[in-house]
Amino acid sequence: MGTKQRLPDRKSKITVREVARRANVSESTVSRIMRNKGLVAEATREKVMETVRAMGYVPNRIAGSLASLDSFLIGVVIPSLSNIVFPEVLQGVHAGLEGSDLQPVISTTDYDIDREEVVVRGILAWKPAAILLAGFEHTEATRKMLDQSAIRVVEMMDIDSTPIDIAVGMSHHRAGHAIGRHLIARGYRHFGYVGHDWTADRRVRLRYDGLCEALAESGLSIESKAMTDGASSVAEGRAQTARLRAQAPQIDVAVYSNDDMAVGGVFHCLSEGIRLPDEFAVFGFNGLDIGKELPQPLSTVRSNRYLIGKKSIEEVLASPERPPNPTIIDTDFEVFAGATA
Amino acid sequence: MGTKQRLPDRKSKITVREVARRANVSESTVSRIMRNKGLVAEATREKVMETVRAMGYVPNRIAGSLASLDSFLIGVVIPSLSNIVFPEVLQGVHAGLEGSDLQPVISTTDYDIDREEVVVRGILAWKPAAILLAGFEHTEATRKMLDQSAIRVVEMMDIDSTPIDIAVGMSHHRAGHAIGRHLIARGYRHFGYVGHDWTADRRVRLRYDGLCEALAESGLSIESKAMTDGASSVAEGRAQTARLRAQAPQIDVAVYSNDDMAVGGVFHCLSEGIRLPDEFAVFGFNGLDIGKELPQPLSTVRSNRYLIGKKSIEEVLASPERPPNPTIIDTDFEVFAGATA
DNA sequence: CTGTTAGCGCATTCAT
DNA sequence: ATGAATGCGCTAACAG
Repeated sequence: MGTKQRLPDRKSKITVREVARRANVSESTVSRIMRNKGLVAEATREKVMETVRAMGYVPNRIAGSLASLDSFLIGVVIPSLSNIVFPEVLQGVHAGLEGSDLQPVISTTDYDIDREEVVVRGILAWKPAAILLAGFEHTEATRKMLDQSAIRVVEMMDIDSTPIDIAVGMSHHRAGHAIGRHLIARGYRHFGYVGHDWTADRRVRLRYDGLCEALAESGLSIESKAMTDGASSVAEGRAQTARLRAQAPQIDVAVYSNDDMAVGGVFHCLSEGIRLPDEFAVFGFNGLDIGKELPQPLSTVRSNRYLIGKKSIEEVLASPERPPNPTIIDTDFEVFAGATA
Repeated sequence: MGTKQRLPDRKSKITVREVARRANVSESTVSRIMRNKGLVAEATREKVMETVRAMGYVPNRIAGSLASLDSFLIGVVIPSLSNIVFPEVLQGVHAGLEGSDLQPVISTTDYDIDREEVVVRGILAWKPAAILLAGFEHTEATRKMLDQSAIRVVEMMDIDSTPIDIAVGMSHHRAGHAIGRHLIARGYRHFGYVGHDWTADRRVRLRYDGLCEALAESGLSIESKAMTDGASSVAEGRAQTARLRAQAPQIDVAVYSNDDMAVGGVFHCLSEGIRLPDEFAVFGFNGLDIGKELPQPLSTVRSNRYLIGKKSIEEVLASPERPPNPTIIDTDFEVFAGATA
């Protein structure tokens, strides 16, 4: 650390003014240099950058943002961090933001649209460049705020409704339907369903409905259901699978509300020595990594959570102005046959 | 939505000034009301709040923050979002922030301290109230920035070094040692190690070193290792387990770099019909949910990621001033016997 | 290529 | 209990 300059004392916040004084230039010159904007003589730039480094100056974005009236924040509102799919969306968001000098501000709602309202208000107060939410269910007040904000609004995960501005995701209804057709084609006739609470997450219900429709088209139906009131988990998947098999032994395939639940089903079978998929078949949803590595790869539908996050950002960066008509971006899904169904 | 007032047009940003005009009060009165600070007549408050609602006014925090010179942001810098432990830390952070009207700004480093430097600079520019990072490894420039910022700095996960300001986490060295003693006590004598890249994550190495020391104290050692250069995953856990067993059949217990790898080991055994723990034993690290639900619960060490996030926030909220001496908060760990070792 | 002048939207004195 | 004035730190015209 060559030059033994006197360190700035801890409390004195260093501003453009101090830097400008020390470097014998004006504040705007320093500002221009810090933002690589406008013409500056190479000599001045070097001189200023040196004092910037020496003083450890970091421009205050709060002030910068206020002065320039543009934002460097992206609001992200997700239901939860405990369901692995949302961190995956966040990964995509981070990837999309790479190199853009925007920072994500993240909040969670616990699947509660009233909390979402509070959280959205809090985020909009930061005047973000755009806001990303999960799903289409919002309070009236939330809708009003989002609309008035006039910034780009992305509703992620789901494309089965009309978005406020942009929707990025897949059709869960079609996915459910595809699952039904796939399993019928494989010869299954006695369907069970193992699920978790779907009041908080509309997408779970959409998949279920799509599945039922596909079955109905072939004159079939869900013969038995085992559901928990709570959140999805491997433990609940195990427990509900046990219940389903006890209450409806004729079932030859169970469709699960998601992979967590389905992995629980697989574990139950492993523990009880039930042969998959001959004796009982398991079908999940999401395409989580864990499913791929089971002794037998889990049969499931792969959604593209990472892609959803990434595309969402790409879209808002591509056109910062809200167009007159809503945009829908389908990130699609893929039925993965696997070995458990 | 009762009162059919004319909606503000989308573009006109509503500021205190407009609200004040419409409500026939001064800007300061509006400001006071919005912040519930200072005395205001109940009548005025109601009158103003009504126009606030009608106009859909949301105070601009950027401006507020600049004017009051205090921050409402917390910076959080983590290595990645793909390793489930970090979202868990974030959950704790969110929980700790509950009710505090602070917002987290999150960035990831991909385990690269040069990227960390960039990211920290970006976050400090927002003048956050505090910043949370993972680990003790930072570039000199990062250290300098953190020091100069004079805000509270929390180094999370690890407490095996001296922190800049606060460290919240557990001793990974002690954990490794505890694993060794536990397994020796259970009668194991032929140790193997299955691991992943530890250059990027010092904590993996600390556990390994602790383990080796415990073994050495009993005249034992790691007889064989199977390691991948890449990140940890269930798939790599499977693959490396196969390798270990092929190259050193005498091994009776393998310690894994973490639960992801260990679950891979368990899956390998399930597929190959290897009896756990008699024929081969598996010991992980982290205490992930998935491990608990395996047909046989995974033997592991439980760390408290959620608690780490939560305590970190609690600590910085409790004392916003940086004390003269570093603080260390031990969130501890717990050896969980499980059924695979 | 560089400096000067005005705000950005709000919170904080201090008056009244 | 309310209002007027000042400035937070920076950027954006505009001069020169």
